[in-house]
Amino acid sequence: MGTLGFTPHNHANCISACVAAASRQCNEQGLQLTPVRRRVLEILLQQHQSLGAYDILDHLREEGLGSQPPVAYRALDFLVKHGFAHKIERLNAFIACTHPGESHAPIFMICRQCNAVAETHTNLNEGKLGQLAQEAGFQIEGTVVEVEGLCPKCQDHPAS
Amino acid sequence: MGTLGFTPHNHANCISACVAAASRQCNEQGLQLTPVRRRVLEILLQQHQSLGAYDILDHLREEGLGSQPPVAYRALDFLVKHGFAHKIERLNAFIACTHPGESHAPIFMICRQCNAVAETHTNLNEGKLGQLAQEAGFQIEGTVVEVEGLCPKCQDHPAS
DNA sequence: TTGTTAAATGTCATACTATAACATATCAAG
DNA sequence: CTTGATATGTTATAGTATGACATTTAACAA
Repeated sequence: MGTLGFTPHNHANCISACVAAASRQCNEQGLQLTPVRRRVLEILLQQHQSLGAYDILDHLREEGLGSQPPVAYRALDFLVKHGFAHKIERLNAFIACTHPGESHAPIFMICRQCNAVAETHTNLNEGKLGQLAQEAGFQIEGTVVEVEGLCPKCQDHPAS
Repeated sequence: MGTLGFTPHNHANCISACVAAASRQCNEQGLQLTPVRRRVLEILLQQHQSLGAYDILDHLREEGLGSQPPVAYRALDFLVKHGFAHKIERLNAFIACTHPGESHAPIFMICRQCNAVAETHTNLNEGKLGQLAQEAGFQIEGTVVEVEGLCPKCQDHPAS
C-alpha cells in the first residue's frame, strides 16, 4: 500500500472503503459508529491532510451535528482510541487512518509546503527503535513517529 | 552514553557539563547565552523530566527574571533552535538536550508512570525511517520520535 | 410495562498552550 | 553619536483541550 497521500489514487473509493472497514469493525467489536463519529471520520477522509479539532467542529456546526468543542473531541477520541484516526502531535491535528486493521506503529510524513500527510507503518520488533528500547529496558506502549519535510511533488515545484 | 535519564549518574556534574558545553558553543557561534536563557537551561537540566512552558515561567517569576509567557517561550525557542533543548510534542513540554553536539535525530522514551524522559539518538541513514522516506521520495527536514511506556524502574515497582 | 444501567450527547465554563504586536533597552559597528 | 541588529518588557488575544453536570437513548432485566 505504501505511502498513500503522496500518490494519486481513487479517492472516493478510498473514502468509502475506509468507512466500510470502520463500520464492519464496529459491528464486530460492539462499538457504536454513531452519526457524529461516522461523519467526523468522513470529514477526515475527505483529504490526506490533517485537520484541527476546531476545523472539524466548524464542519459539524454547519451540518447541525454539534457546536461545542467536546462534541468534536469526543468523536475524535473514539476514532483515535479504536484506530480509525490518528493524532499528529506535531500539528495538534488529526487524520484518518489509511491502514485500517494493521496494528503496527504508524509513521507520518508531513509535507511542510502542501501539508499533505502520508501514513506508513513499520514493525517495532525489527527496527532500531525497538532495539534501542530493549537495550534501555524500556517497555513500549505507544509510539509517535512523525517526520517533516518536502513531499516528492513539492520538491519538484518549490514555489507552487 | 546511552539512555541517561533512566540510569543513575552524577547529576550536578551532568548539569554543569551541559551548561558549559552550551556556553562554549554560544561563544563559538556568536550566540548570546543571556541570563534568562542560561537560567531556563539550568531549570530544564535540574531534572530528567520535561517541563511545560508555564512551569518554567513560574520558576522565572519567582526569581524575578520574567513574568509573561513570551519570556519563557522566547528562551525556549532559542534553546530548541540551537539544540540545547528539545520539545516533547506528545507532552507539549520541553527538556534539556543530554547529547549536546550530536546532531542526529533525537529519540525520547517517556515513562508514563514516573514521567522520566530519556533521550537517545539514531542515524537516519541506517534506519527503517530513512529507508521508508527514501522509498516514498520524501525529503526529511526534521523528525519527531517519541515512545511512551514504562521505564525499567517502574516495571519493577508497578505501584510506586 | 417499568425500572435500571451503560453509553452517548448537549451545554457551560474553564484550563492550558502559544503567539502577535508594539514599545523599550542594549550594544557593537560605522 | 547614530544606526542596525538583537534581546527584553508588556498587553492582549488566539488556539487547543478538558471538567462537570444535566439530558437522552438503547438494551435489558424485573
